[in-house]
Amino acid sequence: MPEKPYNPREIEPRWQREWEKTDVFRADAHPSRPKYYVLEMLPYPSGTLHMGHIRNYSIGDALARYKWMRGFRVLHPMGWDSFGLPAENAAIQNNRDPGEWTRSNIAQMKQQHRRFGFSYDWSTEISSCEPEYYRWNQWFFLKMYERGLAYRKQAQLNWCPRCQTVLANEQVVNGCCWRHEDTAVEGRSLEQWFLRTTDYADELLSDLRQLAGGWPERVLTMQRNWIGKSVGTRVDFLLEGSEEKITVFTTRVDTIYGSTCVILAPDHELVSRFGFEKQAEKMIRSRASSNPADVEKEGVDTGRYAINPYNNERVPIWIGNFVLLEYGSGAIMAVPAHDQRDFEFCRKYGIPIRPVIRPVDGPLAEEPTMEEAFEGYGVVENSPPFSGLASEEAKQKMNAWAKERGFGRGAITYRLRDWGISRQRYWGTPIPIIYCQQCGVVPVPEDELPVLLPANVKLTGTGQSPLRSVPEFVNVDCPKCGGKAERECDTMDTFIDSSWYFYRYCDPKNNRAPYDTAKVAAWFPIDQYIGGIEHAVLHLVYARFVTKVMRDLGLIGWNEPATRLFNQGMVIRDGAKMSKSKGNVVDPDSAVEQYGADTVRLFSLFAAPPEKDLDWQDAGVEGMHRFLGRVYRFVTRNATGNGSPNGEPSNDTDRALLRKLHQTIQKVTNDFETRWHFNTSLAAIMELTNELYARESEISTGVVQETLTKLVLLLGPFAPYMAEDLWHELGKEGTLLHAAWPDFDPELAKEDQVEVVVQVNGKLRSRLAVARGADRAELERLATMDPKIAPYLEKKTVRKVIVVPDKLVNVVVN
RNA sequence: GCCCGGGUGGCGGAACUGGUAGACGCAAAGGACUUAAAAUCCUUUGGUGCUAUGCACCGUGUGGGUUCGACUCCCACCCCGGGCACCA
Repeated sequence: MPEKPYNPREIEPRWQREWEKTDVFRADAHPSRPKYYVLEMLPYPSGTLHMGHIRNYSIGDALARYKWMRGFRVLHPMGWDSFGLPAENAAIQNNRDPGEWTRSNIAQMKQQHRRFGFSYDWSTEISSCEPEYYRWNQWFFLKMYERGLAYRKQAQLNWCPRCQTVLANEQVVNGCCWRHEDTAVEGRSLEQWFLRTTDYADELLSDLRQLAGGWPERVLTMQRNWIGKSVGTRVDFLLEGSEEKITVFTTRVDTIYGSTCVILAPDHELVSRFGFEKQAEKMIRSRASSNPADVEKEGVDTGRYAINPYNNERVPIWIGNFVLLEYGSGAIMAVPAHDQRDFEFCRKYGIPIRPVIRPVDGPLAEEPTMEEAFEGYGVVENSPPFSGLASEEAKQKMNAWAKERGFGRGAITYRLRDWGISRQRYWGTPIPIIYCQQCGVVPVPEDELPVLLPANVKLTGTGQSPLRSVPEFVNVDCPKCGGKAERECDTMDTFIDSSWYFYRYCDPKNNRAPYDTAKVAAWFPIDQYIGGIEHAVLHLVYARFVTKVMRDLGLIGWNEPATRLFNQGMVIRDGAKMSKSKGNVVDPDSAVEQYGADTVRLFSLFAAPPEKDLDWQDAGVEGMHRFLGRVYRFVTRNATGNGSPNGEPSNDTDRALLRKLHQTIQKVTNDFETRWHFNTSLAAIMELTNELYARESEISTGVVQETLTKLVLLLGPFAPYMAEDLWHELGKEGTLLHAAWPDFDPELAKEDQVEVVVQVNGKLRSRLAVARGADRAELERLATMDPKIAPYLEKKTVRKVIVVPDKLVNVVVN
């Protein structure tokens, strides 16, 4: 058949229309097959796709298509997040309706996705900014409220001056807002709604173990650090001259006999009672305005004393700027001899330093001369009745001792905080709560859900909850007593939406429940979740938490949402990462315009293994386009179009080509099943193409047809438009997606001639062409007889000959 | 400071279990086709040296070690990226 030029501009829209018409990506198309749920993380709510997304989706789509071809029924859904802040900012800056802005952005992003030909089942499409999604967010919130998992408190919170709203701890990155990397967050005291993530801290931590292997190690580590479990002891020091207690938390109770003072956080309640408010306020201010690690330790002596309950020793009470109220109990015992930080503090203020732990194989350090506090475990000294015990054992006994006498107990502390979900913004799910003058906090009755956002709200971006200014929204009758009441005016963090969207996908139209338990159970858990590392302690913590809560509500029957997680690397150009703040360094739309979606997708998979950062190079994209053109032209000019290949080899060239074909199938299949190093898969496909070009005139027609058919199948997951088009050029019926992935014959893939290298003392000296499977004696004989080897053996003794069949012979001489 | 990654040609990267370092692609050079250009196709391409179509030596951040053999394993160090960090 005549050669055709490769024209993605014609091919891609045509197949896009065809796929939409025939609904090829429907997840329920093959109910008898095993299930596979592949999901890419939702796009950032920025409104447009950047190359990083394209890479994310190209990986997911390649996998989904591969799984289809391996005979799975695949759920590969796509939906839309709330775009809370961008929508509202567009409203403030350009006087647009946030709803209208959001819908037009969704339309635009959907258009981009369709153009790229991703294999989504659009019948599962959801939008978290629609009333029905609000309803189930609110329903879920109320269920948590009923169980005490949602509560309200006044708290010092992180405030982003650019977003004009509070942020959760997870949303603060290096002291700055996660959206505005150059804007420092401020502290602000507000009354807020919280979800009790800390109730699940232990489970969130221990279940990481069951994710090991399926999730990247660094994500597990980050979550482990984030949860920050410390096992230790709470000890009550008595305030001298009163019945009051000061509780301290320590992980090293074995050092308590070396404690020479107690230090309170500046915001500890006793500080103001002792009359040190002014000094404390200064400390808090200076801490808030600079990087905590750089602030010098400062303290104030309160002049009061506490009693160490273990030895009844009287120790001074200080206030220290480095002690945090939120962690542990807001007060510490300082052990300067065995803690670097305490050492620094106590040396500065001349507080005694008293060693009580000695290294197992060394003496107890001498008191004031030591420059470095010994932080290790060792043997406890000067601590009657615990002297002579090893640290670990001492801890156990001292815990028990404290418990017996009622002044302390073993305790666990977490770094994780409860999730603050109130946002002083308009475009989000309203928190379904009413405040009644008589009844107090009253949840909105379930049958009145959803509480919807009022229209025509004047958005000013001043940091006040915009809903507060809408009297029709604020003023309601109390559902309990019918009296005057007001609605909660804050909206929910949009991370709530994304923490359960993967369940809603399984039952997107349900209007009686967030989802049907049986429908969700048919797809879950997510077999493969794919997304960027930036959500390691954000979305991925929230999603795990929400899954556990939903399990406890009886909605689902498992502990973790996703068994496998894959983090793709970032797309970089000239060292600039593509992110929400830097914008698009490479614009996907213009790249598609120029080269077509297949080329862009292929390059995003070829230039680096998917977990590594990818350096975008325009020249490289052109190379990819060249490769696709090469394949396209070769297939069209060699296709007989009769659709029935006869792959019987009739000469050595045929056999060599078939061998290469089977090697390629083996390589690509193996990459899909293990490491996803699609760059090497594509390299193998290129090698096969090069081989075809080199031998075009010598190969028999049947073998060419078979090779081309399988080559096109191999390209299916990577360049789906072109592969589909060639599939039909080869005379095939139906979509390639539903054709079977080609099998390889390991026997055919094996070379029958192998090159065996000959080394002398490990240095490469010669190569032998040998039939595969030659035995050791034969190889040794051939190697030592080799004319290139002979000179190296002259006047030497052969001490040993190492033979690796089909690989090498190493002759050891001296 | 602690915990993860990583360091290979001019560039992106390959080498999967210790067994031919540099696959594949880019860039570059030369050639074919063409009135010409683009496109396409073919060839060469880690470095140095030579008596040069081949051969020798060097070469995977640095220095040691294990081994017949090390990009790969062990020890020490340097550099780059990321995470955590007054967390008691």
